[in-house]
Amino acid sequence: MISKDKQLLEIQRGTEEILVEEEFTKRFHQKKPLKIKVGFDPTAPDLHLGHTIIINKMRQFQEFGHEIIFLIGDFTGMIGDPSGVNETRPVLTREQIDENAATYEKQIFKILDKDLTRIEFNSSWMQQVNSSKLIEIASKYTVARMLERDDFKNRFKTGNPISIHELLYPLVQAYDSVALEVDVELGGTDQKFNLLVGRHLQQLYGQPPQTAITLPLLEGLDGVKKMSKTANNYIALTDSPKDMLGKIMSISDELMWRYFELLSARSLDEIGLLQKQVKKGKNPRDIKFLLAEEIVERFHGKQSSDDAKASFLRQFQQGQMPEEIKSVSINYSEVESEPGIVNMAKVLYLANLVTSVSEGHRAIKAGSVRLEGEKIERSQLQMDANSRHILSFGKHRFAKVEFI
RNA sequence: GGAGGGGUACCCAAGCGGUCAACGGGGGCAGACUGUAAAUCUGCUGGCUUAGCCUUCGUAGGUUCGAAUCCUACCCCCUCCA
Repeated sequence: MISKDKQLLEIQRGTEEILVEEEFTKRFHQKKPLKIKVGFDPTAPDLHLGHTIIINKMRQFQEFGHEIIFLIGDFTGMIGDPSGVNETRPVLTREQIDENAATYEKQIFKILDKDLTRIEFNSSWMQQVNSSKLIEIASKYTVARMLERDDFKNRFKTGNPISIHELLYPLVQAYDSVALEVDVELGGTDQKFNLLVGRHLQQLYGQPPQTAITLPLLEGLDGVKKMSKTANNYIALTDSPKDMLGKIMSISDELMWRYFELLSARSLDEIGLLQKQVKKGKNPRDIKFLLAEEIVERFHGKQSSDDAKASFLRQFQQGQMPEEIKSVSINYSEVESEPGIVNMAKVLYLANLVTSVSEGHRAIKAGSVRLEGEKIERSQLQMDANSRHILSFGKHRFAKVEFI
């Protein structure tokens, strides 16, 4: 086991802020293992790379012998975290939450040690909180302070609605810290306010205030918005090796360095060297491959990573068709418009290459549909029943179509 | 409780009786150029049996040959006053 001081450096690495750092250092040097809480909203059952930043940090604590509490905010999920959102979130049903929470549990143990992880649901104590208790909790914070938050402030200013229950969210989350008597809470930078309310509330309930550690938020594939399922700019841990590699290869060069910094196991020195190589004229794409391969390998293993790269090169550098194309059987009678004539727009739709027949028509007009590699110009084509064809829309979507 | 403003397609936002499937911007998809990068340029962006038809402008009715546009009721949001 490495020394406490070395451990501390590891913990600090990659964090945005530690509030309050001095306090934390003292606490960290005590013998007693720390209780670390991390809350997850059960809204996005697909964990993505953005989540791994925080989960990796949890793992680190775990390795140093501390108690990790993976808190599933099933109760708060019914409120919807207003953080960083400019509109009210939809309220989840009990069934949705249960389903999502179960999926969460399955995924976190790709990174965390199952035996050392304590899982809690905040409904287990929040259900016991009656109205008078809730009002008591609510009395411990003022509206003015609540409205200091940027997201609330903006919504208030611009006239977007803020529901009363949203004001309760930070308080409930803070109360979780009270209920569990935690020493440290981890969260993204957008959680800073909530984490600080936790400190405040713990003090009022006679507990030592938790240390709040914030971690940077990972930008999504677009490089602008934070990675999230709702923005559809994420790389899920469950993505196939090929998708994962492809998604990483499609990020911008600028964003690549951010990903290196936050996701790669490489040292900062090493990353600096790579940057130098690019400045000297090395193709950034090749550096991006290093990143992509490292990440795919982490979640799928070396073999899958190599395969994914090989197939990527075949498809995009040599312009060959992908070797695995999904097959679709289509009833000939369903797409036959006149005897022997097939409506290709409908075929595209049935093959799941486009989301509506109309889109199929548009795609054909725009000239982005190919049949056996040849561009097609019109929707009505003469085609035989019981034949097989390779159809593509754009560079990414392929289907083997069989008429039956 | 009172007065006023507002709800338009994924988002923002025009339109205020026909020429509106609805200007413009963002986002998205596709094409060109590439390194499946960025930037840039181009096209598309409700549905369908696609040179035609059908359904959309908070909800439900009404006026009219004709409504996103006018009227009535209802729902929701915001601002100011109490």
